[in-house]
Amino acid sequence: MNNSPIVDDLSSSSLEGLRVPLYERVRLAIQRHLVAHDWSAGVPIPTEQELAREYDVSVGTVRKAVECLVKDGLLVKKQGRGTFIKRPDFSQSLLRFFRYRGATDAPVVPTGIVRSVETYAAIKSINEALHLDADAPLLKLNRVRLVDNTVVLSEEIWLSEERFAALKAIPAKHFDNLLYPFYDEKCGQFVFSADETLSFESQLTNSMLHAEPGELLVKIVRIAYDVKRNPIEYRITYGRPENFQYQVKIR
Amino acid sequence: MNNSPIVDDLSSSSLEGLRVPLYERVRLAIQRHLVAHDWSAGVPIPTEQELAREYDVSVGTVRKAVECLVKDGLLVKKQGRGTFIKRPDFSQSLLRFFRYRGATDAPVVPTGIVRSVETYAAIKSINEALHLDADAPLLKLNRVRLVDNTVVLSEEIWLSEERFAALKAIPAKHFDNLLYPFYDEKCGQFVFSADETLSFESQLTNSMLHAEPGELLVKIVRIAYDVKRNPIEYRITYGRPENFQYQVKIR
DNA sequence: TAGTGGTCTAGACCACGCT
DNA sequence: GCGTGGTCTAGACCACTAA
Repeated sequence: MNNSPIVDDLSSSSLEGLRVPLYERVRLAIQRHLVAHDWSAGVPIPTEQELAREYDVSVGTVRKAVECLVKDGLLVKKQGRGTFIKRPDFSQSLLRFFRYRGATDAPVVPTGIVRSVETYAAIKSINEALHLDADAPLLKLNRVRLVDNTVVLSEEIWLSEERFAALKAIPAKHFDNLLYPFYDEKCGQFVFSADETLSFESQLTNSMLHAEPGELLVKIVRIAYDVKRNPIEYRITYGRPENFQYQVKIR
Repeated sequence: MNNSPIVDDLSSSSLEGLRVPLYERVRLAIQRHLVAHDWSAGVPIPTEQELAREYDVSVGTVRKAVECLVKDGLLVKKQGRGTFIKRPDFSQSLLRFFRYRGATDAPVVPTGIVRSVETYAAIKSINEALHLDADAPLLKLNRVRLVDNTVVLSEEIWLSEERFAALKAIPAKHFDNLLYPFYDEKCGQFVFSADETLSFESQLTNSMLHAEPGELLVKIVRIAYDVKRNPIEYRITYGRPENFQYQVKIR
């Protein structure tokens, strides 16, 4: 059972007095519990009846709110069991689109290894992309990704030094293969969606990939967002085009 | 006003007696009107009240059915005006992901020109991808796509000869820039979603792109589906990597 | 068997767009 | 003002899950 008390009323400083649908306010109240980790995974969140009593609204209104959160991927309902928080398995969502054909010719997801973690002064374009103050310091991760023990992707990852301060205390060797669950665990930063733009560059030296100027490299720029649509990660990935594969479902 | 009579009862040959939610049956009934073009664009479909009376269900059930169709992108609701069928503007959906940097460096969508339309005997891999009978004949379109009057993409498009028979009577010159609305108009085939896989190939001669073996080309394989998830188009696109750009929103 | 979410009803009132 | 969809309620019964 989840014992965390529900202490919300539905007022919210910025919503006070505005015409915001009830179910929307309920949705925000529930979402607040989710981002605060009030409820733990594996245990159902309070039932629709309980939430309805708690917030003093009808069950239908709670249902509408919960449906929104299910659509957003934050909750899952299981008939007869309850409603659960969803910690999406990242290996299937964001990384699903990224493939290399390995030795067996079957598409595989490259392993990720962080090589270094460094603090940087603000960089105009990146601070803007991350919606940070113009002088906010940054954290840069260098990361390589391997298939069959060969480096196929080289990544430069930029983060807010403030939000990801916890990473500075962690040796590069101790970073997990998957970064997003790691961000969530260590820094409470939860990647929820991302935009990617794929293109090509040839005027580049990349020691990780053993690439010389003139060689064509795949370049992927990703901006990753949290649930509230704030950008939290800016990532530039370079890859060798051989055996590269990128899959998308449209709509 | 839309005068098309509603003649459905909610029974459906394959659903008879099964446990199918009411709203789902209502959804199918409405969808049948949509695919039959019973209702015209620009005019609201019958109101939720009318549909509820017609199918003898409550308004809430109709709302649930309509919501599903809105989520699927087949209908749009406009508060105070009514609910309308949605002919999505393709220029924003499927093609949004495909860009080239033009002369001005701004991303542009390449213009499409069909060069030829030919009938082919069945080809095992393609017939399988399109879920066609092993001996069903095919239609092949050759199409190029231009930016600043230069060919940047070369496309091979495979269709069911039977479903797209109407295209055979149309000279290549008369094909529209956008193919999907054209399919819908001429053949009643409505592209609703697609899967794409992007990779690279270098052992290829392509006269349209003036490419020699050894040059690296971008290769995109797309399978496009209709509303019912039947594959209706198999497309292989080759492009020159210079200035190529591919954008994706994940989640 | 008890409790969950899933479906469905029959109302009410509100906000918006048109005329 | 009138009709549309938008929100909200307070019930009912069903289907599934777990103890």
